[in-house]
Amino acid sequence: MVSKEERRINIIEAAVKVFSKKGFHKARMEDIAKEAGIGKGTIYEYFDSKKHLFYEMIKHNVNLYKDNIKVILEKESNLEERLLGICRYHGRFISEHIDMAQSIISQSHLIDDEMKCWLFNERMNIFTIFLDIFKDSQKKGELRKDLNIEAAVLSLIGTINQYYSKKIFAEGLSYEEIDPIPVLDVLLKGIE
Amino acid sequence: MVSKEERRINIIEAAVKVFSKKGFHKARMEDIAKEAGIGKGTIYEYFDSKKHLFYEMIKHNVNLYKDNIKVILEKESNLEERLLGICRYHGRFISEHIDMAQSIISQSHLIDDEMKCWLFNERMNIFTIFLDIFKDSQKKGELRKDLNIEAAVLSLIGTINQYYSKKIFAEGLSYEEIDPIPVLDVLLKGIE
Amino acid sequence: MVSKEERRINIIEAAVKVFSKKGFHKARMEDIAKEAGIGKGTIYEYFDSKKHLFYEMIKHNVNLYKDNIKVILEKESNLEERLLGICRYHGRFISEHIDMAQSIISQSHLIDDEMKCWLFNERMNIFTIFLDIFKDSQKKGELRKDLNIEAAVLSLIGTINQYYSKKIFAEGLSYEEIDPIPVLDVLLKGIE
Amino acid sequence: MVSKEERRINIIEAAVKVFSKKGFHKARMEDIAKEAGIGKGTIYEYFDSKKHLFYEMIKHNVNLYKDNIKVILEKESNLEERLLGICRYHGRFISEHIDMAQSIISQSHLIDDEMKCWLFNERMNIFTIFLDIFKDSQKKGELRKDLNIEAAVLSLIGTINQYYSKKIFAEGLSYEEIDPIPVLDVLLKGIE
DNA sequence: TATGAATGAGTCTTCATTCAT
DNA sequence: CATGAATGAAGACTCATTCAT
Repeated sequence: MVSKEERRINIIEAAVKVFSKKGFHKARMEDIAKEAGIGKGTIYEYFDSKKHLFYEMIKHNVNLYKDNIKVILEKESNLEERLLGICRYHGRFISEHIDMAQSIISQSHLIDDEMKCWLFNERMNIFTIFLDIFKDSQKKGELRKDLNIEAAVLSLIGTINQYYSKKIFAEGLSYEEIDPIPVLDVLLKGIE
Repeated sequence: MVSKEERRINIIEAAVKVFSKKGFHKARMEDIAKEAGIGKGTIYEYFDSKKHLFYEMIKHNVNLYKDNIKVILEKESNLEERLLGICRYHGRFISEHIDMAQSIISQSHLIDDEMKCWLFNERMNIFTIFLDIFKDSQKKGELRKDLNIEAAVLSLIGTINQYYSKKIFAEGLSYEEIDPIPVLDVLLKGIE
Repeated sequence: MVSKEERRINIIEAAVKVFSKKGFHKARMEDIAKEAGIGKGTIYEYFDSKKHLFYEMIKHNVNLYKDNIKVILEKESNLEERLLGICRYHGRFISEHIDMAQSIISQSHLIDDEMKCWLFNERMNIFTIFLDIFKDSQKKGELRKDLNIEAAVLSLIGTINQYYSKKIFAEGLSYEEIDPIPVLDVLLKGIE
Repeated sequence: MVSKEERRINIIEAAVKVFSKKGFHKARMEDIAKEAGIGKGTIYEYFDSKKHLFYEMIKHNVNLYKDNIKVILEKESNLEERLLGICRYHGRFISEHIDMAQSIISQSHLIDDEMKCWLFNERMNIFTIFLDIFKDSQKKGELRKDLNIEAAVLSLIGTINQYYSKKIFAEGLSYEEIDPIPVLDVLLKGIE
């Protein structure tokens, strides 16, 4: 016996696996059902369509990401510690949800206007969380006064993405094996 | 009358437009044919399949990107000028070929092992071009001695991607309107 | 608490509403259950399948129709009064059970051979009731001696159907508002 | 080699056969394709959907019916001859297109509002053609002055429907074997 | 060489029916 | 008895690809 909500999560988790492995179009509803250990039709008791399942999966994971980032930021007050935590979690998130991450990071043709709007707002939301942290740090003198905060946040996200992607997908490392120090070093001190 | 090669380029350019607008799966061969102003069947005189057309299109654009980056690097010898040129061209490339760029940057489920291998090599190739530039600059003293060159290159690519994506897609700017200075500032001086 | 038989009738009445509104194929068992205020599975305690429910519903209504026609015919002995009663009741029946009426009047692809046979017999039965009335009236001199009784009965049924259908569906009248006199006039006197 | 238009008619004729034999819902697109001697997908080159094919089929046949009725009415100027012609053609039409006829005569849940409107207008159109004939005849003195023309037309249509339906479906006659005289007799002289 | 009509494999989705609670 | 969550068979529809002209 599983509750309605458990079954929902159960399906979303199967969807994450199958969409991540095959991509939206190659993923068959039957595959997702099999992965969840249920019948094809059951998915439709919980989600209106393949597209809606995809949306709900993204929402679920974006919320997961946000919640975890918040926890990390609350645990630490020191900037370097915070960046370290973000690096590690973001890296782990990329390695586990690369397609999800792509959906968050990039535009998609699957996504209708309502969803696009929601995603846009969420990205802005995450962006703003980082922005606020950087503003605080700037006030506290942890960051130089003439720093363009916006560019800094975007550099943070972009650098982590590239660095962890390369280590995970090109070099085959697992996210625990990746040393975040070079990322922090470049970010903090620049290249000059 | 057009030559074989002109027609090929003609089809690839149509494919760029349609794949960029609709994504691989939503793009129909008929759409591409119409965009190229030819009949559906004609595409198959030049490309074996939709997938092959997609591959050839990526190759075409990756080569274009590489050629242009090389020209920029040859034109300038000063690091900051080079970074400025890369910023501008990369930004323009993103704005014109966002889906292409995603295909180059990210993994894709459409892509078979041979293609994956080719793409991987190309990415490494581009990565190496940047790496060599940074090594030279480090020797010349334009970069600090203790800099992790690899992290620096990945930060460069990641930061440009994020910054230009945000400006273009979230703020609706055209790539000419985007000021590359904040990107360079963060990259060169870091955030501290 | 309701008895087995009350629940059965309750379901049939819900079925009438839903089948009438949506047609056999568009009507969902869940809709019927909801209309009856019970659970989906409960219907299967009373009827073997959707098709059987449909059959039982038709039987119920055909019997209703026959019973009411008999009552009308017993109440009146004068031909014109009887025709008037038939007009009114048949018109009301059409307006309330148009899809039912169509099922009785026309062939249907839903209907298997046993049901077809039963329906055929019922139609013949109703036809015979009218036929007997007309024969009696012919004997009593209420109808001309050279009248083809069969054609007369079919004309009666066909004329009422057309006339009431037009008034109800094309002109939007309710069956009480429809004047049966023109129908009787044409039937009795012909057009010449 | 067949022209676009020939293929269209070809498909509609196959659709008439299959829809008539199986009804809308039981008819599979594959059946219709097979009947037309073509592939499933080809139908979609000519019709947007199953529903649209159904609509186009109805339109085709309604137009056929109207054209033939007009030819019959133009050929004869005498009322009885005209009624005879209508009887025979309408009977033949019923025997060949019973489901079509039902679609014209009855309401249907398949039919959307635009189509309903079109069908309604066509029915009114056919009704008006008959009405005009009767008005002319009334002027010429072929019909009694106090006749309700509307009721007369509806009686004509209804009586033919019932009579030919019974002869064809209950008694298994072919439409050529059916004697139209009893229908005309009842219609012209009434039952009294 | 270029075409586009024809094809049919592949998949989402619906919903009657079952059965464990 | 009553329920409704789970099921999976069935069918409409899409579109890459072929091939006769």
